[in-house]
Amino acid sequence: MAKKPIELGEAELAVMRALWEGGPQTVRDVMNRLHERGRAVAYTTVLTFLSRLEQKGVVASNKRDTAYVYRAKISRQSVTVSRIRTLVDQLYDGAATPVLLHLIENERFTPDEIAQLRKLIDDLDARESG
Amino acid sequence: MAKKPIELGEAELAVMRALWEGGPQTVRDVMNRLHERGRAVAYTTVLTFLSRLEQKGVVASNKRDTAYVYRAKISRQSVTVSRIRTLVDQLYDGAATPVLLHLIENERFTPDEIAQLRKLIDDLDARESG
DNA sequence: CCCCGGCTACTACGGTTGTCGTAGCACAAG
DNA sequence: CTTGTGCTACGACAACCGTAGTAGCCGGGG
Repeated sequence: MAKKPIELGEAELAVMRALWEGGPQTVRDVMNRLHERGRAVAYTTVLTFLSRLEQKGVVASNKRDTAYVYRAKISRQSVTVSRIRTLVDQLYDGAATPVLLHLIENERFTPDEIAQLRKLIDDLDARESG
Repeated sequence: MAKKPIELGEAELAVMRALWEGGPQTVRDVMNRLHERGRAVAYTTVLTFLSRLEQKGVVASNKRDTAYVYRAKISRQSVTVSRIRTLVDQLYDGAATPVLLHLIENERFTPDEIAQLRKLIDDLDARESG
């Protein structure tokens, strides 16, 4: 049972982020959050997204008082992993290394992050050879 | 002049891969290549994709004999980098580290690849502190 | 000379994504 | 009771993506 890939568009992702970062919220809350992030969408647009996301099974809602409160049913991690997998599959037939190398070469990292990275590699190495 | 992100769908990407892997080709060549890869698309479908990709400026064509020969104008590397960038931006506001960590934790690497990776980190480190 | 096979051009169409508008319901304020 | 203020439901629409059919051109074989 390979979990089916979670396909979300950019705007849908922005809505998911609002839920991830702010916890369960109403439509209006999400909208405000999007506005704060510079995304000027109408109230009904947000409602549409939340409904569609619920259809897709990635958010859930329950009514509290007058309005529905929506919450994410999937984690940012799972979406990240899914997106990476898709990228790797579509561009390199599943070979992750080229993507990894590009990532390291083209993005900026702080010394701390580099240290963290090195440690992770050591762990990997140990696991591999241990 | 930040280069605009290259947005390609999955099937478009499959066509690009045919060009990357087989060099300049005719529509028929690309179609055969897709068929070999298990993608049963009609001739005209391939033609449509190549035309659209040319519209987008990512492939070019010139007529040789009776048929047009298409070639990729952008590299697989540039697409990779662009996709990574988009992913990182959309999910973590540009912070690459979480994505990197997920990639390392969830994909498989051979000892050779790990060694290569470690070397790259050392380079990074040297560049950073040097 | 006429048809056949391959090639391009044009059109089409359903699904998804991003974006709203409008209508209608329910509750609080006057 | 009437009105306004949210909130939800439903419909709409353009752009883009995946996919393909049809028409029409052109050169080679009979």
